[in-house]
Amino acid sequence: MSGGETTETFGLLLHGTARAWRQKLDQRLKPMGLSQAKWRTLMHLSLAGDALTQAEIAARLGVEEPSVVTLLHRLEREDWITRSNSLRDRRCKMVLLGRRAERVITQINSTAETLRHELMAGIPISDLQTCMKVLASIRDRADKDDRLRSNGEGASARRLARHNGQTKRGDSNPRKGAIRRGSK
Amino acid sequence: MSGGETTETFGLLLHGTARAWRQKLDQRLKPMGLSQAKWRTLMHLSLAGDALTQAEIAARLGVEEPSVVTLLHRLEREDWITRSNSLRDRRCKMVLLGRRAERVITQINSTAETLRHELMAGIPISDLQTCMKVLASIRDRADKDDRLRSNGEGASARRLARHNGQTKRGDSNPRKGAIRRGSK
DNA sequence: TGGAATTGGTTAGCATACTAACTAATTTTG
DNA sequence: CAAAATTAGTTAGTATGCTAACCAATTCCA
Repeated sequence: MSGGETTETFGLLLHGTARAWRQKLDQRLKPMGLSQAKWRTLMHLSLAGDALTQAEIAARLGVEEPSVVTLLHRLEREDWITRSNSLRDRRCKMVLLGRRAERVITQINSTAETLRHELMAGIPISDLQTCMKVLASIRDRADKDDRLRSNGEGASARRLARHNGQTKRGDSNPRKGAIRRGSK
Repeated sequence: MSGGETTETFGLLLHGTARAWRQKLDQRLKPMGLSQAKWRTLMHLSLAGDALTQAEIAARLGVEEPSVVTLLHRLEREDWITRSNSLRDRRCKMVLLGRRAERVITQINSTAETLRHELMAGIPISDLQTCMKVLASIRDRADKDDRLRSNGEGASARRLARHNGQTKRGDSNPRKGAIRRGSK
């Protein structure tokens, strides 16, 4: 009502842009048998240069663990990755790139980079930097947990709340922590 | 390799921001029984102030028609909307807001607007405008069809390709057109 | 005007991601 | 050390979105 036109369509624009980008990349990766979700997983494995646990992958992708489970199932079924039990911690499964992935990972990265350049060509660097700064600050704010504001307690409040409950998680604060990234 | 840090994580940032925003809004709308996809549909119906066809809704939401079908099914099942056959064009179904929706639509909009303000508070207007300009230009570029570059033919090439085929669509260029928005 | 093309809607099948709830293993703590 | 809590992974069920393939109604045009 009072804000103005600037704020009116920001969310729409943000989501539309993200979707358009994702679809374009998917479309170009499809001939190689990959989608963006799959490519991003392989990319992070490649960047790590080492086997990762599923939880680590979830954290790097910024998604929840159950999403990673099915994603890795698909990747394994199609022979992009291998999963094996860790020797040190029997809870963990170590994920590593299969031969097939290693062979095409550079191609894939260059496809993504080409698209990046195409989409951002001609846009002044300083505008891009401003844009990234804005996005990062919005993301960090949206990532924050609402409950950690509005009372000065913070984490301790949560710890107390847990004390009267059962072992189950499920009121409204389960298994967070996968989705944190750069924000410290 | 040659670009620089600026382009390195733009895609990641873009998607992460969009996801964080969506999740935060979903979390706040949930107590009212709505998700963002549902809310956006109701919002567009409300903005239109009139019944819309499913194709119109798809266009406004920027999604494909089959996605709208199930979305509207869910909305109808939960009594947010009503669908009825058009009298003028028997192919069409007219969609309009149900009582339940009309009652809470303002609340919903204000929740979304509150979040918008929270997420963008303190960011200079000029930075926001720059950001939106950048996003819009990226989106428009990503929205463009690859095949319409690289030869001067454009749509006519498509029309010819169609001529030798059957009535079916399905090689790789089916039913586009729902997903266009402001870009003329 | 009558067949061809287009348009609106649907179904089927899949991909991606979520939350809730669970098991198994490890770490913390009283 | 043993109970309690945490962590890694999983399954079940749902939401959202996509493409391919279709039907029915309408519009185009030769």
